[in-house]
Amino acid sequence: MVLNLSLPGNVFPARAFKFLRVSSLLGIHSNTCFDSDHFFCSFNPVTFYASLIDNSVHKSHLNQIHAQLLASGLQYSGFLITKLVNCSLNLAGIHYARKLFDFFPEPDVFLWNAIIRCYSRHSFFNDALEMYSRMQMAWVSHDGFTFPLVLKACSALLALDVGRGIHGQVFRCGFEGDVFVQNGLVSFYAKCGQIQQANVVFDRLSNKTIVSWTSLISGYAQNGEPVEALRIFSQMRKMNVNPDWIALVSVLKAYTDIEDLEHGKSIHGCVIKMGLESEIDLLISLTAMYAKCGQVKFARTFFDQVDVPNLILWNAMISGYAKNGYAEEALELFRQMITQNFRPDSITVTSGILACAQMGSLELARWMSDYVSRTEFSKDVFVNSALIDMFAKCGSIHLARIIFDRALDKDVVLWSAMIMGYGLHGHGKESIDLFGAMKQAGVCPNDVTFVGLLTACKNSGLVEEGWELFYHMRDYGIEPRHQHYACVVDLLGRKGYLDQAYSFIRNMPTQPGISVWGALLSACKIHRNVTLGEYAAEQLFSLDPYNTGHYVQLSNLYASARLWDRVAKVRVLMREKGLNKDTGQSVIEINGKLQAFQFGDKSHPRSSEIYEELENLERKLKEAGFSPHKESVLHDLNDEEIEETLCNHSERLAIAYGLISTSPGTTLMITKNLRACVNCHAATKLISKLMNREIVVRDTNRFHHFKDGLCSCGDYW
DNA sequence: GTAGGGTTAG
Repeated sequence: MVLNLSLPGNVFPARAFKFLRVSSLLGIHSNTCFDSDHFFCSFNPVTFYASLIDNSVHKSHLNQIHAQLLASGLQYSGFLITKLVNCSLNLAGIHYARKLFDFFPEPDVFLWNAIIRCYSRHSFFNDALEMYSRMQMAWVSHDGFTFPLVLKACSALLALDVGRGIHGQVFRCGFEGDVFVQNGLVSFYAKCGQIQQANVVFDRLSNKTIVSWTSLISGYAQNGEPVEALRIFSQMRKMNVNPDWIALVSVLKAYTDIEDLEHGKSIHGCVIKMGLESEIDLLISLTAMYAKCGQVKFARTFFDQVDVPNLILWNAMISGYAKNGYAEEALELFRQMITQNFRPDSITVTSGILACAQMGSLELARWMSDYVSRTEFSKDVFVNSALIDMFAKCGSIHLARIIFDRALDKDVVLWSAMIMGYGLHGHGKESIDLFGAMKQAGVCPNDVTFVGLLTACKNSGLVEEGWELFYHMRDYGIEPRHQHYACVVDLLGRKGYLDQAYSFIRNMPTQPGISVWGALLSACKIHRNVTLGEYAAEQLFSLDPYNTGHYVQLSNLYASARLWDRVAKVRVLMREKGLNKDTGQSVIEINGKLQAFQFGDKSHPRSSEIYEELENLERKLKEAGFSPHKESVLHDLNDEEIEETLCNHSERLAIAYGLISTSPGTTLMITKNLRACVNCHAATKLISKLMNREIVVRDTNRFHHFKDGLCSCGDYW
């Protein structure tokens, strides 16, 4: 402030001094140049302090201003106190605002609104509602500003009943025509999943604004109905309502959810046309959209455009990487964020944990878990569910259980993660027992809980239990989905009940999908049922023509039945479609370092030692009377085909490397990208006994714990 | 002084 102030000793000297002191204290910036005489003659303290508050640069100045108010006897100016309350920005600010409020004798509606807004803005929604009910008890009647604030709190808390009550008040108080209030109602109902009701309010609105439309669109988008959201959007366009940037954000989310890259790109075009491409919030949406649709590298270009990414942008990129299998990139970014001293939130941490789970490294999993235990996230139910899943997928069901037992807040997702974890490791009984405990605890199962249970049953060969659970689903009002049907087919098929599995498929109320036919084909391979297997394969080829796995399965089925000409035909078919078999790969973790091996791999520096150990192993196996299941390989096949049909030697290489790189007795942890084959499975069992080692193998479906010549899967996989 | 958005787990 530039003061042209030659202090006139005769005019309000005390105020003049105060003015000087306060303004210099606060470093006020103002373009106003005061003429001293004029200023002091027309001095209005309320206007003066109001301008002081508005122009206050640092929020800490507010305390000082309040002190001045007290000194000037202005502490009862509702106008000024309301202004102060509105300025509270952080947690300390809220406490301070509340003190100001409590100190004020009879707050008017403006001050009540201010304190409610203050709580609502900082996500203290319960406090916001509490203040609203106290406002009513104080007989202060609400105005048009009160309702949107309170409705926002109800939306955030999903407090449906409270919100309905407020809707009643809105009606009684004649705010039917207030577009702000009505938009608040649309948004409230939509967020609470009451889409019908949101529609009713929306339809009654005489002048719908872009906010009204966006409230409804985002309501559908957030409630898992992206298609409906997009329908409303196109309706809006037909009415010639132009979207603004928030509307585009909602529409991008909808396209992201249905992974419709093409239409997502067209919205990107709109963004560019409207000149909004450097808007940070749209960059976040575009990052998320391209990342979720698999265009991770392109998504990264948006992320890189922002010099200082905010938390949500970090999260969008990290979770985008993690979800698409770019675990290393996700963790790299996570580490980068931490080293830059940027505080992650539970969403970031959850995505990081997901990445660790994909890496399959127990060492890394331990690092992540240690990190979490040092933070407040160790109480977060999302984080704990992810940790349980991570430890289960990294081979330690024991550590998963420790997290589970420690978690105070156990919701259905957390229970399901543990149930699924047991299932993956073939602990079917533990899985079912845990389900009992979950019911005891009063937690209601959902569809995913049953996927976990059925997975557990199929991995442990518990046919009757699985069957019974499948029929119990409906008792909980859960309609079986494809995954459940596929589990049952797997359950029956693996035990050799192929006819029952097939008739089960025929009686399904919905069209059987890829996973169902896949389960049948795989069962046919195990039990060498060529006719049914061919039928299942046909269905698969028409539903999912470019998936290599199905062709390999059929080829393996033919090979197991020694139908070499048909094996060759499948080869031709694959070549025609330009498909290559996925290369088998086994990864072993030694001292926290992951080492990958492929069939016939000689790239490792210790390759000669590894092959020496391999020969040593083969000799010991032979001495122990192990005969490879070679009868199905025989003639006609080249080396590659032998590998594919019978055994993927990468697993054996990883074991050999593990044996020479660790001290006796150390458990070996191996992850494969294909299913365990019969031959390797039998060999690994025996190796565990001969070498006195525990060997844990994670294949694409489950875990095998080999110990003393036996496997935890009981030879069901 | 009021309303709409983007990022997480099984």
